[in-house]
Amino acid sequence: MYLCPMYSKELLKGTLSTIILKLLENNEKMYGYQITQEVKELSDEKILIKEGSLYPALHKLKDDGLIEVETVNIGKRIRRYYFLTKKGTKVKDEKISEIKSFMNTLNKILSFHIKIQLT
Amino acid sequence: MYLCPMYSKELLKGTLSTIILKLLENNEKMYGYQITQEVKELSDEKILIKEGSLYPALHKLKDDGLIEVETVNIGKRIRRYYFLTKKGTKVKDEKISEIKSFMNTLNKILSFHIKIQLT
DNA sequence: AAAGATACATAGAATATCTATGTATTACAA
DNA sequence: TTGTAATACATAGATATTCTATGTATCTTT
Repeated sequence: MYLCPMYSKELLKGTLSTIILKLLENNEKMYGYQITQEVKELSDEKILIKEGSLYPALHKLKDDGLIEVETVNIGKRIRRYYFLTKKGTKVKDEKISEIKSFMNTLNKILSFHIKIQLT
Repeated sequence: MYLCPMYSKELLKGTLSTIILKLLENNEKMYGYQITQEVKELSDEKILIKEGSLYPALHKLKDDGLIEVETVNIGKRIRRYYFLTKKGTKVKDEKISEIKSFMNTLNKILSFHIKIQLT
């Protein structure tokens, strides 16, 4: 599994945990593998989250009290469902606002033109 | 000087060098301090680039052949003007496209709602 | 005379993600 | 039935970028 065949690796930094929190808002509870597939589909295959990125991120969100976990046995295989805590819901909203504001600012800078037409 | 009083530190990652390249497109040649002030103004004080971030970034862009430098003496103080190389111009356009595409994808994910109304 | 702004620079810390690897089950096709 | 791909978890160590902190020095303004 590869990350971001289209996007530089650094771009996702600072946004991965927010993406995870957002998906949990929409889906109420999800397990790790499901999250990778959902992001893959929503991003049109442009964001491919690797296990080495996802699981540490999930564990950190858990440690920070933003999500809770529920372990379920599916046959002989385990599955860990994650869902938002109250704190997680709050932080999610804040992080989304922050990213959107940042994107607006960035878009403004990257679209800025000084093109003086001398006629 | 502080970075991003409003934005988490990780958000800027992967975008700083593109911001610098973009400013050089608009201004043709700029020196370091000038870049920090321009970004500050364009971002409405929301992105404050620190020297410890800026100068290493400039040196790396130089090493990668994306910008060239011209040293000028202003009184007894030196000033280093940077400007885009041909390669830098190309890479700048690619990076801007990449970021904008990423922002579109991210915006889609972060705005996605499943809200089924049962009437 | 002092403080703040201008202007460069670098060493080392912090942090998030990636690469690579590991284990194991289930489904499917040859 | 055998092998491959997909499912599903996990972690150790590498990588890369930015930050913190510090340093030097000039110029401007109070």
